[in-house]
Amino acid sequence: MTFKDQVLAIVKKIPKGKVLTYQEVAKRAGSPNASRAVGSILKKNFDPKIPCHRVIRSDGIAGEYNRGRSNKIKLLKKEGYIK
DNA sequence: GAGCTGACATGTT
DNA sequence: CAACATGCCAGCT
Repeated sequence: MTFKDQVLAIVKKIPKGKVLTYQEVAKRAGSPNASRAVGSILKKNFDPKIPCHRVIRSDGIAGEYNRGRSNKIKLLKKEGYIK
């Protein structure tokens, strides 16, 4: 099980109505400061089980889901996860 | 095996 | 307060 798999597993396990920051995911994966690695991994492992839009930055802003933020981010905003 | 790239974070200017 | 520059870690070529 590599860091990559850990990250993927963690993101996949994000329950509904919950979001994690890149730092949180990286932290759980075993590297608290591997925020960049987390994004890079999600990018290459684009699984439908991986809700990238549920993984946000420390700022509370969603990252770039699929090289361009999806409208789903807008839903997250409505949910109250993003400012 | 080494180097480059990247969907970020934090600090400083 | 906003923008720029540097550093971090892992993956890919």
